[in-house]
Amino acid sequence: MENDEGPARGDITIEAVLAALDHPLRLRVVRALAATREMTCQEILPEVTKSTASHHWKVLREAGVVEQRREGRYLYLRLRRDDLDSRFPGVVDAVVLG
Amino acid sequence: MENDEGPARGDITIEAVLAALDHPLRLRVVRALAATREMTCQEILPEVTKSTASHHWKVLREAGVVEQRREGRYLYLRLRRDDLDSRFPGVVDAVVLG
DNA sequence: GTAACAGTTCGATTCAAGTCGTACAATCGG
DNA sequence: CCGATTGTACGACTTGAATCGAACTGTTAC
Repeated sequence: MENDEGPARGDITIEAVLAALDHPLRLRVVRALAATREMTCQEILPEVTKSTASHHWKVLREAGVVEQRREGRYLYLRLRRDDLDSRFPGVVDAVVLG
Repeated sequence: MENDEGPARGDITIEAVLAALDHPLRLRVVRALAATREMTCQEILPEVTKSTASHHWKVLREAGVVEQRREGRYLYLRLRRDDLDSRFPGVVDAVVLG
């Protein structure tokens, strides 16, 4: 199936990344993922409903900020740090170090 | 009077910067200011009304992205590149080159 | 002084984004 | 197979940001 893994490295735009990061919950997701290698969805945003969380995964995925790996019924999220650092050096660090 | 020049370097937050940059017009302002030293307000956004433009200056100013210098009745805007580069290295470059 | 100009502020409107609930698809466990 | 669980898709509601017009302040020019 569609490894719907978002844009290729070269197609990541700064506009989409900025829009994706301009939200407190998504910012928390990125910071959490920067600290851990991988995380399942519900580990990160326990306070919102599934549909809301899913919406935020989608925004982050389509912006090229995260990628996902499916294992059974669980979904593991990972920060696309190499791609982001290669395309927009310093941006992830700025967000993580805050 | 009120040199209402926005936050001091150390008080600039990445959240406010991201929010300020997450808008097509403000992004254009930053890119234009990065290319030129200074610009008057209307040089940058001729297509919107004064009140709309003023709103965007305010967002950029309060986020610490730009500073302004008054000369008579004209307002000159300048990108706070040193402050931003010092606090969040790479972010301005990502936006400008992006 | 007065008229013109630059920018801010306020209120009202419009519109996109976030949120949730429900229904659905897919997977695992019995 | 059947029920429980994980995540998605869709529609509806709500909230906040963007936009504009009008009124106001301050400055320049005559």
